[in-house]
Amino acid sequence: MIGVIAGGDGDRGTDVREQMTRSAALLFGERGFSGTGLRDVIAHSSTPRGSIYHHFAGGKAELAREAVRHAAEEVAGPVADAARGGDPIATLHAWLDHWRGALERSDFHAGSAVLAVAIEPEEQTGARAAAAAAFDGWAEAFAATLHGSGVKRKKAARLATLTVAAIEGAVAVSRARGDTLALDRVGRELEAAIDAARR
Amino acid sequence: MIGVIAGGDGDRGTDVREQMTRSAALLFGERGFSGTGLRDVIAHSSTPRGSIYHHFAGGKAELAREAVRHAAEEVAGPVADAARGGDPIATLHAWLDHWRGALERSDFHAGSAVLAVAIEPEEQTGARAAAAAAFDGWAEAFAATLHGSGVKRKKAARLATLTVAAIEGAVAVSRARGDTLALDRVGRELEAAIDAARR
DNA sequence: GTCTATACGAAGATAGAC
DNA sequence: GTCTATCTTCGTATAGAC
Repeated sequence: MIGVIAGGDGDRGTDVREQMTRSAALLFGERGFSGTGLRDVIAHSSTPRGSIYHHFAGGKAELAREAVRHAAEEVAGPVADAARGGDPIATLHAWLDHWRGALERSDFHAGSAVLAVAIEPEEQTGARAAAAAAFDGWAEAFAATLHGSGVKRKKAARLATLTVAAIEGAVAVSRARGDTLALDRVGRELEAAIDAARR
Repeated sequence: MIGVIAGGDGDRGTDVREQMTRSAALLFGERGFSGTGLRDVIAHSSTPRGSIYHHFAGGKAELAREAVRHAAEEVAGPVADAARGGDPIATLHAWLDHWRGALERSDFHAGSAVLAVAIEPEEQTGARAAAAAAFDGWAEAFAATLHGSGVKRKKAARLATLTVAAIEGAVAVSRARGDTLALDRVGRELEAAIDAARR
């Protein structure tokens, strides 16, 4: 459920902190920020119970910021890979496929940790800025790809913001419905909008 | 904060139940489902503490279903009014204005109760079907308006789903950023997509 | 770094008086 | 219909031993 067991060589920080962050991102996406307890994160990550405040001295808020950054990168990574080809439609599909896969693999339990944190008050999450940065980062990266393929700068910025908002919304709708209809429809219409912007 | 003090003549059910539902919808939107306690709802609605299980025998889950229905209608009402004119662009703007107003009036604390319930597990909310019905209801109503203005049926359905997903997503992004940039950009691009679909 | 124990408040829900 | 009191579980967070 967690995915890869770290293993990489470039990992900074302890494995424990990394595992806690991964689990928190997954669980916040599935159950929401307030709906996820620190006990849940510890149990899911199979990490030592006594050490969570050692690794996250800032408590749940620090964990939330880290989880949002992690979730943001989990989307941005595959999208950036696809964007290297320079084709915004292919990039869009990599993005959609990421979520379609996550939803189907999890029997429609998966969700966006960034969105989950964004809809709860800053006083509780302490991670509003991290959520805003995640949304902005996705949009700016996609806007650059759009611009590189011939879309004017301001149009590209608007279209990229539409894409971020629509995909985040479509994941929630798909989850509520228990099918990928919303994600599929949104993908098709975003594709049409991008095509229209390029001519 | 609550809005109107009921007062209407067509109200079914007690005023107390109605007030509790209103406050729950508002608070779920602001703080999320798990982030909102029954105590919060009672305090915000200034209703009798001892009677919440009298009015909502099904507990928090029943309150969630009712709050989602209420929140859905709160959007659908103004949108339906605007749709009577037959112009999908004007209808879109009524929808956007609803959220822009709610965000600005609340200093960017407002949020969608439907989305908030949709992203938490059915086992906790007991209101997944209500959330899906709300999303579908919005989309079908807007698709009908699009179709009435010359957009082909299937295209209208896709475009309406894009609109629902993008607006719900944009409200969350706007909230995280503390400005209406996302909502404004999304509105402008949806407008362009609708214009393109009509010719 | 990790442990157990625990503080302290709040969660949802129920019982029974009025 | 509404009250108060309470049950039980859980939340985050901390202290101090190891």
